[in-house]
Amino acid sequence: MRMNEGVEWALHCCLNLAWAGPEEAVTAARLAAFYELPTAYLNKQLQALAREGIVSSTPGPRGGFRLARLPEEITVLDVVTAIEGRDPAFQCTDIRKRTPGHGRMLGDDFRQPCLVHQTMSRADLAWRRELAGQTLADLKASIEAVAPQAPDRTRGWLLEARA
Amino acid sequence: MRMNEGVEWALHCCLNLAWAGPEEAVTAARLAAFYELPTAYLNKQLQALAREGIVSSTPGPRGGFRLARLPEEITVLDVVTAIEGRDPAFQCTDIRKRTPGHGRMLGDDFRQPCLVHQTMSRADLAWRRELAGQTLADLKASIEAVAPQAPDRTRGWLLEARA
DNA sequence: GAATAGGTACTCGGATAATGCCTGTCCGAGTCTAGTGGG
DNA sequence: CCCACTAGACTCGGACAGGCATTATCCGAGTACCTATTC
Repeated sequence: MRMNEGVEWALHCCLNLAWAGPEEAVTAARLAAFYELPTAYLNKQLQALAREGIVSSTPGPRGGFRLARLPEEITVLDVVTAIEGRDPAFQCTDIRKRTPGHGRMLGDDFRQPCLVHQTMSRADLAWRRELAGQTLADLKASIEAVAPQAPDRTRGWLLEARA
Repeated sequence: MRMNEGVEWALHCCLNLAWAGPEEAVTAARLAAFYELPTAYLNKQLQALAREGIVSSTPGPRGGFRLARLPEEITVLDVVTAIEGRDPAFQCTDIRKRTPGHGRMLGDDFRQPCLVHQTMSRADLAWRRELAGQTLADLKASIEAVAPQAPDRTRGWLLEARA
């Protein structure tokens, strides 16, 4: 079980977009150059964020991406699910129903949900709750506490190519 | 991010082994037949459980697998990590260190751990804590509460081929 | 009749292919800008 | 001098290959059991 690498990229890029501010759009190429990432592939991840309404994209010259909402309104879970999709990691195939020969021997009526499935779902829920409890603004503030120059310098570097 | 299918198999098989009892070993073929699973591949998963000391294997005639410990001493997390491995889902590649040109512009000293990484780790920890909080005995008891015949009938079916 | 040696069948165990998803790349549609020509 | 048109360049967007992990499979090593032979 390995999470997509794009999740890490997306989180860092969202932070950078937050620092860049909503006035100017930042191109995928510029964001990619910041971390030496493959441009086209990062663009793909940004498109996923756009589909989920986390960032907004504008085409053409002086186009690019910017945050579609305030950092306070974007949770880390939002970003993760935008990249990873909504499906939970554990997918119950209900193998208890595939009992040949002995049929429903177990006396288990299948209206009840699978208890293994329930256990895994609880864990998944705890994971999501933790991620949903932290917004981009929280993360941003934590970083600014240890690196006060980060906002200005990042914004400066991202927009320095602009007129 | 999709979890290995083998996790579901392993959990159900561990439950079945718990019902079979530690006296008689159950072969991989018999366990696979119970749910119509591919025998050889299930065997692979059982080997992973054996390596982690969750089940013990005995070769030869009348051989097979049995639980190596009491169900109270086996957590759901043990089974999951045996199949999935110990690595957390999110692997931080520390892309903040790959900032060409602008160097360590951010003023972030890299002795501090990456805060994105920390957030994801907290979520992973919450997930693990939830899974570690439930033992095979708990799960077994929950199922027996809704399906009282399950223990006897499962044990009977698994061992009926024996002398 | 009992014990032992050999053979046989059965089981796990690790090494070996096939499949599907993630990673990475490319080119086309749309849009804004800037330059140019005419009124 | 001002406006409109046109050409160009830039950006996102989705469609198209490559690599690696997961899925699936096979055959060999080892073990217990059963049988036959001998004392």
